[in-house]
Parts: sequence; structure tokens; C-alpha cells
Amino acid sequence: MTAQTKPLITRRAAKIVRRRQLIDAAIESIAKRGLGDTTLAHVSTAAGLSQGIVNLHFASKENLLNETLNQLRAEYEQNWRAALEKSASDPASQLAALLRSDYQKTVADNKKLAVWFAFWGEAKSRPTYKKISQERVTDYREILKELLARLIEEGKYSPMDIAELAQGIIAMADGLWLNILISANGFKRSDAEKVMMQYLRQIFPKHKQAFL
Amino acid sequence: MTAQTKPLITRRAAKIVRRRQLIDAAIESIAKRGLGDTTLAHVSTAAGLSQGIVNLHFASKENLLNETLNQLRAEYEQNWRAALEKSASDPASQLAALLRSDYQKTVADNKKLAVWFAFWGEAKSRPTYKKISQERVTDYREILKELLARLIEEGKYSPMDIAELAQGIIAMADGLWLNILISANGFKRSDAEKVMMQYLRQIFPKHKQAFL
Amino acid sequence: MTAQTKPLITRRAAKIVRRRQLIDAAIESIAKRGLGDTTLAHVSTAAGLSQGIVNLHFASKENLLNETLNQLRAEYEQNWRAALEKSASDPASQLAALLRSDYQKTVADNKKLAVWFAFWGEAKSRPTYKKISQERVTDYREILKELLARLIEEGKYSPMDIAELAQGIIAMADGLWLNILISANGFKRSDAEKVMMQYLRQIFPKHKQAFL
Amino acid sequence: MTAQTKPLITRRAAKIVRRRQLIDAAIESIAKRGLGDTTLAHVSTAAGLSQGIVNLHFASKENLLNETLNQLRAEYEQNWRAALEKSASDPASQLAALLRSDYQKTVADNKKLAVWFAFWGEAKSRPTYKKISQERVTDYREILKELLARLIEEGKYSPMDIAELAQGIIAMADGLWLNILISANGFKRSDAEKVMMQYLRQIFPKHKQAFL
DNA sequence: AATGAATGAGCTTTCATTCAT
DNA sequence: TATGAATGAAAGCTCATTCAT
Repeated sequence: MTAQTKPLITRRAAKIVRRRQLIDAAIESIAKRGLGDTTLAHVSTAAGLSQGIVNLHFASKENLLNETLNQLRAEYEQNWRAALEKSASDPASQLAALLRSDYQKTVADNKKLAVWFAFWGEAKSRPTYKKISQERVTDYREILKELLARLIEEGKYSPMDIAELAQGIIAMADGLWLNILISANGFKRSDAEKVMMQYLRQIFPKHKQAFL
Repeated sequence: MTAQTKPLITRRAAKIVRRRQLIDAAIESIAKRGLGDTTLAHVSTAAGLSQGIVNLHFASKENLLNETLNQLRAEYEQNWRAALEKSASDPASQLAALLRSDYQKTVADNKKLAVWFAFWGEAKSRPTYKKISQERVTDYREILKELLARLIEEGKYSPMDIAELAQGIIAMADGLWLNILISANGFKRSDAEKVMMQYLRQIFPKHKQAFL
Repeated sequence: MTAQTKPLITRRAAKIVRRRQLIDAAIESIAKRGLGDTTLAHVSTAAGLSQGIVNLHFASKENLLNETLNQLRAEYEQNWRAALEKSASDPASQLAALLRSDYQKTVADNKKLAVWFAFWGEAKSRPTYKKISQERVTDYREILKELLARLIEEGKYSPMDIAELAQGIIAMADGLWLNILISANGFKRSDAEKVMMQYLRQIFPKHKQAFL
Repeated sequence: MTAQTKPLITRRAAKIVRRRQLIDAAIESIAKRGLGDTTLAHVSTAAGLSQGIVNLHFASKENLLNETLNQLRAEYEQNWRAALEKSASDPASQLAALLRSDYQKTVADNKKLAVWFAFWGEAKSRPTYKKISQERVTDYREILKELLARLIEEGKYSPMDIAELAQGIIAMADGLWLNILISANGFKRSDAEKVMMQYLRQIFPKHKQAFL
């Protein structure tokens, strides 16, 4: 009887935990089998739960998948924001921190990359996937542009089209993810980071040090 | 009028023609609906043919999909090789031609990009997709490295890690494809080309002209 | 009246009950249409259940069919063992009981005979069918041989090759099943029994009484 | 021009040959795969001919199968009639010849037995198969009864129900076929013959010699 | 909140049959 | 007479979803 006040919170918490558990199982399965071959049975089994559980917590498979992508997006954003906070505040350090964060295990391990690409592969025909995929880089791009502007000013580099530059950097970042996912010869996260840093050194030679 | 005895489109088309027709229908459907929602019924209907036709010509759906990816790969290669042949032989022109070819309509229209990403999305769990995806860039990468070497020598640029450079360029090229596919603000093939050219101008300032 | 809270037939029947229900439906359909024309739709409809039900409980059609044959084999064995137990223990009575049991309604009604022959018809190309068909008579044959030996001893008949004798009796038993199944002129179970009893009287004239 | 009178005959002959060729291929396939898994593609391929060939010569698969069974029936009859003609004319010899003929290679090799049982397996649901299967033994049974009558008279055996006796003999003959088809321990045609001869010796001890 | 038996639409595949050549 | 590409109905099977418990 004394325990009766608490359960509401506990239950709500339990609910969130369960959802997260199912999302994790979904990521696991998508990475292993692809989006097309992932069934709700795979997900619930991997979560050690029963058949109907996904529909109970997410109402539909579509919804689970949307939430999964959303989860990935949130993690991604959290990760680069944390990286910025931890790093020194000068633009070069911040830029390095931002771009290095893309290759941290938390966001770019083989499983998660596979899932990102799985969703991108369906993005054209699924507005929700497309939208979340776009959202993933909106803030990132703005921050990136800001940092580039500050760096160019600080380093007195000749003027550049910052928007284009940011596009290029993000493109390279994504392309390196693809390379990690698909390469035959074991291209790793650390390799991707090296390539990216080399690129930054080439564009911002005066700040080489920050990009070693 | 003399051709009137034989219909222009013979009902029994040559096998190769039929196969091509079905591959085209597959591309169409994958672009429209994604890989996961593409059914053989979609493909055969789009081709204006009957239910069993895909299994007749490709034995299985899996095989059709493999051949579709293969077709895309072949087209891609053909396209950049043709671009190289048409362009001037100096390394800068060749480099520009090679990288511009990635954004030609033949290989990078919205449909084909969607299909590429659809396959990449399943590449982790499908060895065949992975393999063909790797093959897509093997020759391309070699040629690219060769051109970079010649250009660096010609321009007497300070030494660079050519392999890494090539990785970065290809990554950017692929990432720009993603941007075309997913961007909200109408990022087009021509925009991608601009970004890439800007990048080349930054790395090879003495050859700016070739990358305008 | 007290049972009214729970319906007599619970929607979710115990697994074993469902399986049995489906096997019965399969027997029904095989008898009516043959093995080749029996579809899962026939079986599930006959069982008053839905399309997917067979795959849910048996994983595949092949498995359902194997289990069906197995069921038939088990019933057959149960039947003759029960017959032996019920009969007097002298060899002649036992022999009569054993061979009469082959023509009891439980195991040799028109439906089940049709099913046996349906499986035998495919036995050559289906190892599982062949194996189960062999197993059907292994114990039966041993018991039969034992009884023949005891009877010959008891009656002091001139020595016979018991194995061959048993082969012949079993062959006749099976052939009589075929006759029931195929005969134009309404050859019935009781007719088959008569033929078999006549045969036994001929071989074991001193025990005529037991085979009337 | 001189050859123009002949072709009609040649063609007709060719037609029969072709039909026979297809029937043989059907037997081959049914023995190998069973009735249910035999497709027209199997048959035409085994005959080294093209897809549509069966429909051309038999109008339908059903028809081919009926004709195949018919062919088997005809061969079977031919075989025992030939055996009777070759044998001595006394009833015992005739009887021995008749029953031995059931285990000659021509009619009772593994392939043909498999086909017989394949058809019997569907006989219940296919009137045509049932009919032809009945026809197979109608004349045979009459002859058998006649021979039994003559033998009983000749041997002055105590009176028997000849119809029942014939039923039993035919049943045993068929059951021995089943044993050849299904037995695990290599029960052969010669073994079947032995069992049958033993039986005859038991019933007609005075004619033992004829049944050795 | 959780289970898991049941459903049924929809999928890929097979195959007898047709028919232009 | 023969071919073999094409058809389309029908099969076995999968799986998201429902719902009694």
C-alpha cells in the first residue's frame, strides 16, 4: 500500500525503457538483415519479448521505424554538441572537434552506419525518412558555416563561398561513412578521420596544427 | 509502309531486349517505391508484361535485382570512360572531366541515385550488392589516383598522400549524390558539380582554370 | 450450465488439438482429391480455419504431410496391438486377431486407404514417405513371424520358411487393401477379411476354427 | 515428287513414335520424381524436345497421363499373354507362367512399379485411373479363375471358392509389388516370385513340381 | 502491460497452356 | 510438325496486425 504513490513514475519510466529496448533491437536487426528483411518477429525476439509487443508500444511497424530513425538523429546531434562543448573554443579546435565527432564509435559504428544507409535507401519514397534525414544536418550545417566564417576571418584566408564549402565538407563526411560501410579493404573510422583532417589542412594551411 | 508486315515492336522481343526492358522497369519502381516495396507485379506491370515474366527471364527476383545493380554499375563506368575520351588529355582537363561525369544526367538523375542508395542501404546484409558497389569505384579510383599524380607533378604542388586524397574526392562525390537525393532546398546536379569544382580549385590553385 | 463461462471449443485450442485437427483435414482432403491436388487452402478451409494456419502449426506443407503419414502409422500400430491384447492368447487366435485388425474401420476405411496409397505412390521419390511406410510393418512383421512359429509348432505342421510366409501374408494383406480401394464391384473390408481367412485355413487346416 | 505418296504413312508412323517417346519420358519422370512433381517441362526435356510438344501431341497433361497408364496396362497384358503362350498347356504350368510373369523385368522393374503405385495413389480421386487400374486385372482374373478351376479338377483338390482364391492370389501379387517398391532390405522381383511360388505349393501340394 | 494464437492480404514462384513463327 | 516466349491462374509461404486471455 505504501508503494502505491510511486508506480506511476516507474511505469512511465518502464514504458520508455521498453521503447528504447525495442528501438535497439530494431537497429540490431536492420544492421544484420537490412530494412527489407527485418520483421517485427525479429525485433521482438531480439528484445526477448513477445510477438505483439511492437504494436503495443508503437502501434505500427512504420512508427517503430520512424522512431528508430529519430533516435539515431537525436544521438547524432547529442554527440557533436557534446564534442563541441568538450573542445577548446577557438574556431579551429571547434571545427576539428565537430568533424572528428562524426567518426566516434557512438554514432559511426558499423551497425549504425548500416542503419543510416538503410533509411537513406528508402528516403526517396518515404517522406518521413527524408525529413528526418534532412533534419540530421540542419543545425550541424549552421554551426559548421559559423565556424568556417570565424576561421576564415581569424586566418585571413581569401574569401570563399562558405555555403558551398560547408556542403562539400558535409558531403565528404557522408561519403566517408559510405566508404566505411562498403569498402573491401577495411577502411575504418580512423581512416575516414584522417582523410577529413587532410582535407581541412589543405584548405586551412595556417591552422594545420588543429587538424593533425 | 514497307515495314507494315512486321510490327515495330515484335511481341517476342529478343531476350536481351526483354531483360533490359525489365531492368528499366525495376529501376523505375525502386526509385518510386524503394527496394522494399518493389514487387515483381510492379515491375512486370510497368513493363507492360505479364506476371511470370521476370521469373521467365531472370529466374528469381534476387537475380533481377543483382542484374539491375550490375547494369547501373556498367552504365556508370561507361559514362566516365566516355567523358575521359572526349576531354583534352592534360591531367587537369581529364580530372575535371572525370569528376564532372558523376553529375551527368545519364548516371545521376534522381531515379538512378535513388536506386544506388537503395542498394547501398542493403549492402551490408547482401554480399552481392556490396561487391558490385565496391566494383563500381575500383577502376575509377585507380584512374583518379593516376590523374592526381600527374597533376601534382605537372603543377609542382607540395607532396600529398594521393591515396587519401582520392578517398576524399570520391567520398565527396558520393556525399554530394546523397545531398542531391535528400536535400530539402533543391540541391541539384549542377550544384554538386560546383561544390566539387570549388574543392579542386582549392587543392590545385594553379589549375583553377580547368575547374571553373 | 456450470461450464457456460468457457466455450466448449476454445478459440485458442491447445497446440496438439490444432495439429490433430489439421491432420484430420489433410486426410480428408487427400482422400477426396489425392495428394497432388490437395492444397493448404483445402486443408485450412476443411478445418474451418484461416489460410496461414498450416504454416503456423507445421511450418511447411511437407511437414504437415509427413506428420499426417506418421499419424496414420501410429494409429495402425495402435490398432493391431489393441486387437492382440483383446484376443485370446493362443497363437491361432492371436494370428486371426492380428490379420483381422487390418480390416477394421479404424484403419482401413476408404479414406485412410486412399491416403496410404497416395503416400505409397510418392514413396519412391520421397525418402520420408518410404521410411515411414517401412516402419509401419517392421514390428508387425516380427510379431507375425513369432505367431506363425508358435502356430506351426503347436499344430506340428511340416516346416515352412516363416520369413517367406510372413512376406506373403503381409503382401496379401496390402494387396487386399488395394482391392478395396480400386475394385469395381464393391469389394469391401469384410470381403478382404474373408479372403485372408480362407488363406489361413488353407495353410493351417488344423486351426480352421480360428479362421472362420 | 516421287516421294510424295509415302509421307502420309511415314508421318503417321512418326506421330506414334513421338507419342511413345513422350510416354516413355513421362514414365521416366514419374518414377524419378513422382506424379505430383512431374511437369510437362520435365517430360519434354527428357524427350529432348520443346516445351509445347506434349500439348501438341496429347492436347493436355491429363491426357498424356491417361495414355501413359494405358500403355502400362497394355504392356502388362501383353506380357502375361505372351507368357501363357510360351508355357506348356497343362493348368499348373500355365498358372506358374501367369504368376511368374508378374515379376518379369518388362513389367515389374522399379520404374514401372513406381508408376503403377503413383497412379493407384490418385486412383480414388481420378475415375480414369481407377478404371484403367481395374481393367488391368479383369481379363487376368478370368484366366486365373479358369486355370484354378482346371487345376482343382485335375488335382482333385477339395472344393474351394475359386473367386476368393483368385482375389487372394492377385492381392498377394500386388502386395509383393508394393514390397519390392518399398522394402528396406532389397526385396527383389525374384524374392517376390519365390514367395508366390511357396504359396502355390501350399495350396496345391500335388503340383509342387510346377511351382519350384 | 503482456502474451502468442490466429488472421488474411499479399508476396514470389511454378507451370499448363497458348500461339506467332 | 515443331518451337519456345509469353501468359495468368494458382500455389506455398510470410508477416503485420488483431484480440482473447
